[in-house]
Amino acid sequence: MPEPRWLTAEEMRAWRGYLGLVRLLEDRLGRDLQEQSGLSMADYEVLVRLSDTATRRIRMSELAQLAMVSKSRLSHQVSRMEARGLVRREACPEDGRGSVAVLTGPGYAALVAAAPGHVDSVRRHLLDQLTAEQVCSLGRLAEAVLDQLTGEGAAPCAAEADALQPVDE
Amino acid sequence: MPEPRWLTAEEMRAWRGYLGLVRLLEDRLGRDLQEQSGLSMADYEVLVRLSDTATRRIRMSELAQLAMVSKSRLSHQVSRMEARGLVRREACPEDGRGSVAVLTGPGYAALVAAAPGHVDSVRRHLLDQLTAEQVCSLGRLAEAVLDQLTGEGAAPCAAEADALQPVDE
DNA sequence: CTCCGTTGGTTGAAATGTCAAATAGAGGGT
DNA sequence: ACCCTCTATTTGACATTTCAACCAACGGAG
Repeated sequence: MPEPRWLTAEEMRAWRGYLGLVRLLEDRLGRDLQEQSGLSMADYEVLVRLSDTATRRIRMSELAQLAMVSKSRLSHQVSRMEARGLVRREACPEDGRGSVAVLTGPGYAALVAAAPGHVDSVRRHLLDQLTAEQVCSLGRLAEAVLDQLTGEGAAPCAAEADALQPVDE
Repeated sequence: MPEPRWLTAEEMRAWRGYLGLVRLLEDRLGRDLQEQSGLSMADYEVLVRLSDTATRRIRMSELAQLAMVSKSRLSHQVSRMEARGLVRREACPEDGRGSVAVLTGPGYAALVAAAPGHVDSVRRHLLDQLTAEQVCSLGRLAEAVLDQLTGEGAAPCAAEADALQPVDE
């Protein structure tokens, strides 16, 4: 094999930092959200996506793309949420194969209750730790990587960036 | 509840970007590594840590801290790797309770075989997509967040940054 | 209209990760 | 030595994710 270009000190620092950041942050945010609202990050994301639409319903496959998860994973996820009454499935009128996930009242209520705490958590652990320039830099940097990543053979997921935003109220 | 400070447009962009980046990148890197070498990211990390020491052995609890995973998770992980012959467990001489994970020959060989491809993958998908300044910025930004994150009630994991580096050969 | 190769979605089993015990040795009194 | 508590690690049950079928409906070609 051709001897690869190993990482420089700066690159190493960035890579290790990235890895650490991701693990700790994911853990912390998930934990905060869980104990404050009983929702997982995955639950939250589905609720946000649904609440963001006018009719509060999205086709399963579209939802999977938005959330960047496999169809299978989403299907299981929605089943669990359905069992808890947070969402409901309906048959798709236009396409006999399809089904749409619909946000229920309790689901919306759960999101409204969870949002402030979650935003606060994201702020405390991530955003407020950075300067305005760093926040800006993170945004641009992420977009650069995503552009290329979504271009080539997008894996189980698809295009589009991600979200996780509060209720639009 | 006190109306929280919602995210500004810039913050939102950074946060969404971060989320997307993490999902896609993790997926892509894991997939590359898996098909090139048959190792998961978790496998790779354990191998790297062990290979980084002079004696190629680390106490389980220390390894868990380095890798920032819970002891339970590490225990399961090591068991799986042990079954594949990548590592081996030994009783700890100094402490009757403890056990140490030891890198085996095949384990080392697997790492040596996987490293070039993995570094290349990290480069192609992440580092080479960024300017030198962005790489530098990512490193600093991650450290800023980690400093604070490891300070407060560190969750299942502990202190320290993470790695994932090639064999030191 | 029928055939057939996609597409949308689900399902079940296997792999992985989490959480709460359970086990066992260390260590400090008494 | 004996007891109590704390630490290191494993274990098993359970939740979540992945992977590979599977099923049914779409939609174009013949």
